[in-house]
Amino acid sequence: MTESNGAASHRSRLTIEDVAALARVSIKTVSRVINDEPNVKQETRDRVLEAIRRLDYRPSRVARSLASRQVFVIGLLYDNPSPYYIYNVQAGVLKACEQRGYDLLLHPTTFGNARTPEEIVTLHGQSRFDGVLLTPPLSDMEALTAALREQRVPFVLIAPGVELETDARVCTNDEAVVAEMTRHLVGLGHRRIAFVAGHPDHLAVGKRLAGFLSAMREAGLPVPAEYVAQGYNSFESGEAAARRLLGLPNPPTAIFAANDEMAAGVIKVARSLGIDLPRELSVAGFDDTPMTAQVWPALSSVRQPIARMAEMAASMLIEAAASGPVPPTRQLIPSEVVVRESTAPPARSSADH
Amino acid sequence: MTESNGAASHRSRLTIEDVAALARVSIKTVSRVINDEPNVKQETRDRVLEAIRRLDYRPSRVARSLASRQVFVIGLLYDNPSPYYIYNVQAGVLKACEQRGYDLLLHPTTFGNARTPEEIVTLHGQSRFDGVLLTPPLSDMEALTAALREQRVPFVLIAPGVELETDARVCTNDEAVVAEMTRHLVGLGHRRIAFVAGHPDHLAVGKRLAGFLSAMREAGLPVPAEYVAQGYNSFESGEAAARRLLGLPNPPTAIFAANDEMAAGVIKVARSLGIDLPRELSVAGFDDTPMTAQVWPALSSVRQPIARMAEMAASMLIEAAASGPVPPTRQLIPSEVVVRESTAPPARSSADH
DNA sequence: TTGAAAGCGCTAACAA
DNA sequence: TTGTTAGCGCTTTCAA
Repeated sequence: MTESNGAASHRSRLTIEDVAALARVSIKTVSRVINDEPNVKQETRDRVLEAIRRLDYRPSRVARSLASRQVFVIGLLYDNPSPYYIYNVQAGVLKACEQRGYDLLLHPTTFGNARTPEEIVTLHGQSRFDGVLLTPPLSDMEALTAALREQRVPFVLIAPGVELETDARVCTNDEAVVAEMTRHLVGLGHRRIAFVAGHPDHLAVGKRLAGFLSAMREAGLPVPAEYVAQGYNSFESGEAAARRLLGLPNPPTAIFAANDEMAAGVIKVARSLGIDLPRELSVAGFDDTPMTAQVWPALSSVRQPIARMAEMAASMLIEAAASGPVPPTRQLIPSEVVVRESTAPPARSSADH
Repeated sequence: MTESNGAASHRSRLTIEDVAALARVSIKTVSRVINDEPNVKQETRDRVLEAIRRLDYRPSRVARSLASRQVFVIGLLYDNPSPYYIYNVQAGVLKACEQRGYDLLLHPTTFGNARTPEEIVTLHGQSRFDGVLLTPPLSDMEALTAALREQRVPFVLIAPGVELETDARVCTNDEAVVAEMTRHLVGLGHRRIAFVAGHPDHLAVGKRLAGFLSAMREAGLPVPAEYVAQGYNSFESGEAAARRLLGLPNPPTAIFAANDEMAAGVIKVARSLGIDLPRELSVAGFDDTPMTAQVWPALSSVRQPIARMAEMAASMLIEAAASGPVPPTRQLIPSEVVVRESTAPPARSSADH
């Protein structure tokens, strides 16, 4: 003969009231315990905890969200780059979420899609997430960031190509580290160094070209126009670029590609042309994907702290989203050059040109 | 001078009441329109729709969930396999979710982790998802499936190694398609064919070995014990297996690896040993990852409909989760052999042994 | 075809 | 330190 309605015996959900009854306190006290609020006598707290344990009670997230006007979910917006990149971003975000009991909502989309801003604003309007993380190249989609600012949707940008002082963002030292890799090649004795640029929509990748050019200028080395090949981030575009570069009358002795996929394409083409790697051609990539170990010679690359950047961004968002817009701070997490076997001194005959 | 309280002007959330007021109907009628329920006069419906549009109203998912006892989220449990695999599973699940307004909750975990069942049951108890999808090898983690069955958490298994008639599941024809690839190799003239097995925790990958052995038996070809190398799904384990197999006094003329990563490792080692591919050695993989196009010679493989399987599983879960446990049906989505350049007739000298 | 009332299971604001 | 009362914004039930 319990005092609650008959439905209780029907396995209807266990609620905070059941816990309160068993612990002989009010539901507010149970709420205090659940949320680790102060001002609960230790003895009372223990009694409540014991009741929770005995009943195997799990507070409803949905009810909590409705009452608190927080959904404890952050959105992740991405445009289909490599599975490896997404995987690492997700891992970082999940790490930040896990610690705080947040969930992650995925939203793949397309860079150019004009409806994306509306979609995201709608998801937020429906209370499907508290704030959103934008990964490249979406972190540079102005129509989107403008809509988010206007509709007051909290957001943090990951590795934007263009930084605004008004936005919260997590960056890396792209330009500087590309310059460092370039100096590494120059230091090995290379003089004719070509670059395979990334997808033009991807502003952050554009910065990589800038870093390369400035380092070459500093080294006093010319970069003829035909030494900069436009790639599109894919393996195949790397192959195409390599065919062009290696077919030049005066081919480069080193090729630096703006990502590992394209660098792997370069390696494949070079080998198919019978070029002896790394003696006759050095190749460098960017991203430090597992691929670096799977090609021969093992690819020198730049290690980007993708997961850590994503974790940082998610933490910023979670901290802020509860209390309003995200403060427009800039966090920097540096990348580093990783030298492997694919970069070596040039063979005599081509180097002393 | 509106009739609502002053908070409305303070940008407090727009609610169903605002819509009802503007459309001059009750909130129940608005609810009917939102949920596409019948029994609303067309004229009334239009009036409500217009009010929704004018106000730019977006119903709160959280409130809807609390009232309807459905959260419109499905969970995806996975154990860190390849980014490529996960990416495709997610893509399939998202496709199914999108159409029905569901969201996806990610939950990476570890196969052996004894706390996983408790974690999942807790997430469900907190109403963080309606049901969950298990990917290999977790679809074969008995402690987990047992807990889900007992706690009545709706679930669907993707590609389990062992199938129970009691569970809802989406499978592919692993054994049959492996047998087909094996017959392809036999048909090319290979007699000495070795197999690199997958990770032992991964029961579904174990079935691949069975398919290979049965096809070899049918072809009347022996498979000496040393022709079956244990791999662990990684590129490096493929390299190790290849070193063993190719170092045998009587090495195979074809190596079939249980996934593409390992097959790529085999190719790398073979080339480093100066073996002429595919003339002196045929190699086949499984999964048809992008890697197949990035190695030379391009890798023959088995295309698994990962995304479609995941989409199917998610659809089953969504259809059922509203009304109870998922009916224990079995769905089959077949895989197919994809022949590329890495499989070719064996060179004379080794074939006629 | 439409609506009124009663929750869903919590937290917030305030009182004791 | 603890409790009471009102919601949060919807759906459900039942009545009209």
